[in-house]
Amino acid sequence: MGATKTDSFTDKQNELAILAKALGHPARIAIIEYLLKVDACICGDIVNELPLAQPTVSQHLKELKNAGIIKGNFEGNSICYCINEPGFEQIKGFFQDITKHLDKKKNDCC
Amino acid sequence: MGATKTDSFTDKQNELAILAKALGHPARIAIIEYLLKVDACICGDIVNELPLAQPTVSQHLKELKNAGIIKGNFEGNSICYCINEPGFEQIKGFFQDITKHLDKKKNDCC
DNA sequence: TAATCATATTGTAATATTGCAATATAAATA
DNA sequence: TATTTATATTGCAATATTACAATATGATTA
Repeated sequence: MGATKTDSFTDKQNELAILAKALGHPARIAIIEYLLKVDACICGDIVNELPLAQPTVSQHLKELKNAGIIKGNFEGNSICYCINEPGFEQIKGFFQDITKHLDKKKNDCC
Repeated sequence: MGATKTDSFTDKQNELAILAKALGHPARIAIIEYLLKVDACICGDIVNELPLAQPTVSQHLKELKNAGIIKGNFEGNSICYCINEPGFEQIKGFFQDITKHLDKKKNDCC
């Protein structure tokens, strides 16, 4: 035991969990916020923006990329990172569902 | 080492990460989806809905509660669980920011 | 109050994550 | 082609998460 019982859940549930999990670390939130702040693709200076060593940042970027939340392409000497729109569609939909539900129903029964 | 360097990030970043992390497991996604599906507070039958043992479900419910995503109150012999609206405000705002940004700027530079 | 039902806690094994030094790789430039 | 610059990978130690059996707790009912 110890590993998540992925097989016991639906693909959609697992995919949503992977997306949420990828955002479940302050460094990865910081990366997303930075990408939003500079309002552009960022070529190279992400490591300098974070209070972590280069291999650690590289690992976090890899996780965000694997989850489909960001994308990165080689751009000359460095890599150009930005938010990967399609990757957000699902998780966005999940939160919209919840929001819609909460707006519709004032479920203050507990 | 091995622990998340919480001190190196802002409170907001840490809070968002805690919320996302709480959703970063398929069982916890399943719990939220179930609460939405039944469109009401649920008193007692969450354990039966999940393919996990009772202590494991209890642990997942505790994590969702600690993150402020659900709330639960004693209701007679069982506990009444439902989604905790305020807990969603922050994470909803985060996703709205991203959505707004992506709508505004077609950042297809990479 | 004893038995029952619902949920929480504890303890523990298996596995995953985090962080970084050291090192590797790969492109750009001298 | 040697050097520099940017990023990735490897290996490892510290820590966290996941899952569940066993047990505890706490309310309800017999």
